[in-house]
Amino acid sequence: MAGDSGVGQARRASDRGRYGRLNRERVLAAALALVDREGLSALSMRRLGAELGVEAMALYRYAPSKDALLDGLVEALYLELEERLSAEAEAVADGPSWRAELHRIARATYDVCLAHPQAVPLLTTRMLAVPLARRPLAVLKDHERVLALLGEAGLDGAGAAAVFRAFTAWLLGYVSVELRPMVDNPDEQDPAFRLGLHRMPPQELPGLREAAPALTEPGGPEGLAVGLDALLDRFGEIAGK
Amino acid sequence: MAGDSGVGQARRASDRGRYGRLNRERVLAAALALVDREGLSALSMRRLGAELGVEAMALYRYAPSKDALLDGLVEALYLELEERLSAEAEAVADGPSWRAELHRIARATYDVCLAHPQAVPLLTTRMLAVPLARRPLAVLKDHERVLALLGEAGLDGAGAAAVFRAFTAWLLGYVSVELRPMVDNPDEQDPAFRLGLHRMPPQELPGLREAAPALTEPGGPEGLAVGLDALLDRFGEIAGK
DNA sequence: CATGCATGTTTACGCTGTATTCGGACTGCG
DNA sequence: CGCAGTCCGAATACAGCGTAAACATGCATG
Repeated sequence: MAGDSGVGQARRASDRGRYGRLNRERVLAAALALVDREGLSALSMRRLGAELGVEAMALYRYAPSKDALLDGLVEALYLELEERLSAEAEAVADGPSWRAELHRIARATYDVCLAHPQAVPLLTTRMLAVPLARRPLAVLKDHERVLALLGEAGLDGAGAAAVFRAFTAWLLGYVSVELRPMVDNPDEQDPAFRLGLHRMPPQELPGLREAAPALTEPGGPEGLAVGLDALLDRFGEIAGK
Repeated sequence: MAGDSGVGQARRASDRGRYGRLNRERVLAAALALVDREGLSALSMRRLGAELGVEAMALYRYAPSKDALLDGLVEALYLELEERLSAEAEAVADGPSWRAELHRIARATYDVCLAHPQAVPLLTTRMLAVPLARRPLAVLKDHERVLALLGEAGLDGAGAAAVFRAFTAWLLGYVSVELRPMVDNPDEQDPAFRLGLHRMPPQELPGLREAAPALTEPGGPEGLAVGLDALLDRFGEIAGK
């Protein structure tokens, strides 16, 4: 149709922004990519604008404030979680047990966080800072999913709430401690120097210095699963499952 | 000694800063007080300076950067923890069991966080972001204390590390989810409106809407203790206690 | 073709962290 | 008593931040 230079319709005011118009999804994706690449502190409106070939103020059409944009990042993480969860097989006969499902959710959350370690702090700062009802829809859907599973497990009311809190606390705590670098100087050969043990007062912290190498080993998804089972068992029996 | 207006020695260039000279402890105390009163986002160098009757740049004599000052806040929290721990009786015969001690530490940490809820995010962001060896001394001493108790429990190496990680993850996760406001509009009478349930899409989130009131009930220190026991039992037996 | 709306730009303001430079008071020594 | 050195805080300055407001432009529709 159109003349010669204008290609179709969706790409016209081209080479202003790369690949034409902005939209919320592209903004959030670019923001997440930037955070993944350079860390949370590299994310500024101007910088993100530049990344998208656009002025900073243009972003305000897609997020009313920077805080809202950070909440959008949380939402993006949970959308990715949802995607991973529904991408798997899942349809085993009439569905797996509630317990297996909770493990699947925990594991998928772990994987998402592993893919975006720099964004993990947003979960404990932004997500938990927002009152329940104001959390992004994708987050609420995740909560709903977990609660439904607890219902399947025969829990309701205060019991379900207690297990839900334990589930969330363990999951967020685990990824928070797991997915951060413990190493001081990764390029160093000597393990002690790599950990930066020479910075620690020697006689005051003997146990810590000894344990440091083991402490920096990650617990991996197995550790997450073990703790989750322990908590589900205990809180479940208290709630009178 | 001195004449009449100069009182002793430590207070001279008075009514510049209130009560004379600055020092690191006063700076950190004022910073923590400000955060407690108005939240983390209210903490800026200029503002903190004003709080102390001083220009912003004066603070750089006591913390090399704002990030370092935030790390100082983490240190202040752990110093307060240490204080609380040693303030208690503790000297019961030849000391309580390692398990009771871990509970005491967890509970005291909970209490400190309860006293400074606005500062809690610093634990998951700043503290965990720093490589082990670079954490404030007070934090490392806490780690040392926990590790020593795990040693008493007969754990070492990988086993102790696994339990240590579980302890930390649970503790930090628990206080993170517990000590944040879930309520949307605290002044509202109607519970549903106070929670802001009207913001949630009705048919998509039936379970969540139903569970919301229970979810906003805090788990309290009891919930912390229950989960801690569950984790200690499970990880302990895996580590071959 | 004219009109209205959506999108992105421009400009501007107050605030942030902090590098640098300076003055003035306290300390210890002769 | 006087002087030197040291430490502390003030002053100034700069780049970058989030964002309010007014404006330009191009698209789809009447």
